[in-house]
Amino acid sequence: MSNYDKEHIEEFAEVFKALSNPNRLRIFLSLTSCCKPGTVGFFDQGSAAYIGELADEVAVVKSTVSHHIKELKRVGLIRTERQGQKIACWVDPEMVEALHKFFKF
Amino acid sequence: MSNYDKEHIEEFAEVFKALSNPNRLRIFLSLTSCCKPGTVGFFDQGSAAYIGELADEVAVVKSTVSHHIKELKRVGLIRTERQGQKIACWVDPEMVEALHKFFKF
DNA sequence: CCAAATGTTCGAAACATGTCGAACAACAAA
DNA sequence: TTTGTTGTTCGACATGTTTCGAACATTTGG
Repeated sequence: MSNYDKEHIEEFAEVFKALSNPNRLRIFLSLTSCCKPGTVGFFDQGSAAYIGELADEVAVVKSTVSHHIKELKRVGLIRTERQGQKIACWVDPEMVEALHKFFKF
Repeated sequence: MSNYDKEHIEEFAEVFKALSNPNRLRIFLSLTSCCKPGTVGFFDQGSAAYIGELADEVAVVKSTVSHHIKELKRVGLIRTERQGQKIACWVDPEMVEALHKFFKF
């Protein structure tokens, strides 16, 4: 864990808070499993990359999922893009890498 | 991120919750910087490994630090041991390693 | 334009969290 | 035993979080 990280304690704390809710963590993990790092190939595998599908998967109403997605996006864990009626979601690999480094002793 | 991790979503969520409070994260990082991984050499460097010192460093009263330490310990991020009047605290390197792997794409 | 599908915003209720100070407990030294 | 140091527990208050359902907004297709 570098000194660089220590200058960004507040931001990391917010990222961890985003991952501290089980449903939000499930959503995040769903997105990691359907997205290849560095790509936007989230729709190749027919996985839960859209709000409605995530709602079914996590068993929470879509308004709640929308709220969670907004939070995951706010802290930089995921990115989104409108595709017609739907909103595609994918994990930001740079943030995952930053977290990977954060826990590197 | 492995399937093994997915079976422990609730536990990881609790660990992230423990790190989601800026003061608790500061305490955790203080401990990482004064402890060598896998050792109990926390007192070699005269760092903030005791409750009172952590309280000064983080600028929070000791009762609050005690509360935070209890929580960090509960989720497995740190370990503690009484040494006379004081309570020594150090990071559990296995948990850090688990988190490191968690964010390994 | 109208209807269907999808996602967002809002308000509310239940619940959890962070922090403090005071009182208490454990230990060491004299 | 008494005193000082260190840490814990408790009660309280303010604030924040999670979730839902209803109403609204956006886009596509007919």
